Amino acid sequence: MCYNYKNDAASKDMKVRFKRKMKEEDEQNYKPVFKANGFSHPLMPVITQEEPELIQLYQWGPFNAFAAENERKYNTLNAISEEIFEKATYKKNIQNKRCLIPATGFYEWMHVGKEKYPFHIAIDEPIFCFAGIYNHWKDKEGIERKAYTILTTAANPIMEKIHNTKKRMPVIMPMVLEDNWLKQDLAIEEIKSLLLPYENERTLAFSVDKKVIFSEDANTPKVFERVDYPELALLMN
DNA sequence: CCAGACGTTGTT
DNA sequence: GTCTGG
DNA sequence: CCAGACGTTGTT
DNA sequence: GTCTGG
Repeated sequence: MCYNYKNDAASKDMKVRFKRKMKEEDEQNYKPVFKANGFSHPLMPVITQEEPELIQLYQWGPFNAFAAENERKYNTLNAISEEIFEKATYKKNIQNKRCLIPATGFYEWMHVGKEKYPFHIAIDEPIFCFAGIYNHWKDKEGIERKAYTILTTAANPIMEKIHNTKKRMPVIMPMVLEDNWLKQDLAIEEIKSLLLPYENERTLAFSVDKKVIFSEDANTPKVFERVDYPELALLMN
């Protein structure tokens, strides 16, 4: 779940929305993206617990050295929020390396028979955040890497219909709880209470064009244009 | 201890 | 009721 | 998470 | 490299 998302917000709009600054270098390197694919490890904006006054670029990629060397086998693009406190890879980070991951939408596929239909999902805020955790580690060359992973949870009813094979969804932090998520030294139960499926009535989804999203360069505004499939009409009621 | 795991839900 | 192995 | 376990070293 | 299940 959640290997493709959108953050097409301009840096100035993110700065206003989150009341935070960006380092000049990050602002220059930042590009709005209509479809970021986790498997190509893009640099994307995040807000970390350790430097909450900044919007910084982190890599959606291997979470540590071991994951980097075993990428085919170990995928750390998402982490199961229900198990985050028990997993060796994440348990130390969930306490004080949480982050917000700004987004304007994400993509998921509905499976119907042998066909797959892509959907764009957003919420009732134009810019929102996934809940994530991050890690700083050194690669073989001794270069510091800054990685993040998106936390997932059970699907809400709309997402159960769309992501009907796995019934999972990314944890979307309600706007009023964003600052809570970044608070230092939260108790485990307080952290768990923030890791919930997003409110169904505030989840907005529609199908998009198969051809565009499967094309060589899906990073175009057309990728999130609504396209209805008559054969899905009954399923979407 | 110590061998074996370490990750999630795609294949566009 | 609470812990933990799967 | 959540179904299933939850105990230690006698013999009376 | 580090954690943990058996």
